[in-house]
Amino acid sequence: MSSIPPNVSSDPASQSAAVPASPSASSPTFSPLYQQIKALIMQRLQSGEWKPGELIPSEVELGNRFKVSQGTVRKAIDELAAENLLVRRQGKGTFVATHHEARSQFRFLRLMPDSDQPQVTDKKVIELKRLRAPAEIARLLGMKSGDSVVYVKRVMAFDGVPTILEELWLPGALFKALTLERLVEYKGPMYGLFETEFGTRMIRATEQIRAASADADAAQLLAVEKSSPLLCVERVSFTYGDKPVEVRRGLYVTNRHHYQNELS
Amino acid sequence: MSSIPPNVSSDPASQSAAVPASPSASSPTFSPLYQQIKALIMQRLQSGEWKPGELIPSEVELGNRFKVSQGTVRKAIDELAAENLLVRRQGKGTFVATHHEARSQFRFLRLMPDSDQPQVTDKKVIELKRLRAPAEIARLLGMKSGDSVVYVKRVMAFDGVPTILEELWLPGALFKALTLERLVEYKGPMYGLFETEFGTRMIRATEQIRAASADADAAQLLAVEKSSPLLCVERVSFTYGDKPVEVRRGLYVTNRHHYQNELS
DNA sequence: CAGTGGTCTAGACCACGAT
DNA sequence: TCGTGGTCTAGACCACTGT
Repeated sequence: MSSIPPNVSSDPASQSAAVPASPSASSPTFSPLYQQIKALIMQRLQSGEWKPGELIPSEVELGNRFKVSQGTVRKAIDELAAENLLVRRQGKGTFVATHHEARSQFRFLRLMPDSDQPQVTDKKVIELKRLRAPAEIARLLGMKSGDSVVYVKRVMAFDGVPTILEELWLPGALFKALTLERLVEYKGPMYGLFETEFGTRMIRATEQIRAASADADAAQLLAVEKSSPLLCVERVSFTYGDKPVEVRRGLYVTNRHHYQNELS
Repeated sequence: MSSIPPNVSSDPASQSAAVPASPSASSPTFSPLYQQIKALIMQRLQSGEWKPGELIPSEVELGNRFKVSQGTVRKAIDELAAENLLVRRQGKGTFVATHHEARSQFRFLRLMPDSDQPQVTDKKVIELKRLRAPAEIARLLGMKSGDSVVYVKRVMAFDGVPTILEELWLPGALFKALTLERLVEYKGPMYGLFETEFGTRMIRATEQIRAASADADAAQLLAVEKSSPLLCVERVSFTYGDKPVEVRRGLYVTNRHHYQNELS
């Protein structure tokens, strides 16, 4: 433990000594101390040494371990908290973020009811199977075309009204043990399941939104007229190291709901 | 100048003295020093004392003015920079953010070409007129139904292809001097015009996105088939103090473009 | 009460940009 | 060379949470 990074000096007199430690190479191999600490913490998260929901060591403890001041650790944790990888709780400590909280649900489901009321959501899995990745999916997941992927198709209903038709593609290697049974019986957010059962934590996603017309299949599953306008949301989710681990294509009925977005 | 806020003490021995300075009231009128400084800076921005694009006083200077340490000013500015109200430039100073930059354009126009290439954009104003605010618009703008608003309708084309049909509603009182001529001749982002000519700076917006079908008018102006699926984006923009100052309804053609969003 | 994160200070040096 | 923001430290006290 207490592995001191090569780039970090324990000489208190010169904090800059931590950086010019390798002045040999021509390239500007420079990084502030707190960024190095941040990277070290992120390593612990990625390796699973500190698991979602767990308490991590205190700031002073980490400062001692890494041989830096508490303020430097603080700045590293500040950024990780801003990125939703850690959660600070005054008086208690700093915890690894988890998808098992109502708080984080709305971060990855932006469809809101027009008249905001709590809703009963109902999820129905239509299909789960293994298949060879189509070229487009393989490209988005950083895999080779034809590699094994898990395919899921499901419908979500709010207050009994079918509203979202979703297709998912997951890397087969990571989700070997995912079965329809396991997915159906699981209560709670899917990313929570991925996190605890498959050690894969989503931390970021990009979405591309378009307008589309319902085809026969979508119209039937969503109980709308054929050619009805639908919101088409294509998402790629990433885990640590910007590694893509999910492609998701959703069709949203936006008669009584809307996709909510904040520009700031 | 150098107006010391009532809540800020200049006693260096007790930073907490800044808060219990008013222990009279029962309510917990508490706020960290840096938040008070942040509020003071925001006042200067809102009042126009520091205008968009301008250099604000240095951190040490502000520290002296407000009788706090540089670190406290720094934390206040950190937050304001994170909210895109200020922009820091190492070696130069801290500047008031402005919409007259390519950087800030993409923040408020999320429609991207599917194959990312620089595009020639062309804006055509269809209509500009004054009218009495419809109930819904008045509600969103925090006005009374029937109050005067400026209405703008325009089409934006990318590489010659009409892609966005937009309607805007602006408070009449704020935009008295806005004419069709002025709007047409103006080159650059509309929010830049609002900022320099009308002293109204947009700092935040919320959007509600739905799928819609093109009606006859939209189909004609966007050169698509009637009933084509379109992205319908309803935006409310806010200035300082969370005051709404614009309602915008856009219809986007998403055949060769998509609405790009980051979930983090 | 002890331990945690949250705030504040004072002083140091670095990297950058303009002069 | 100077002034700016950027980093780092060390130490202090506060507010919150558990025991």
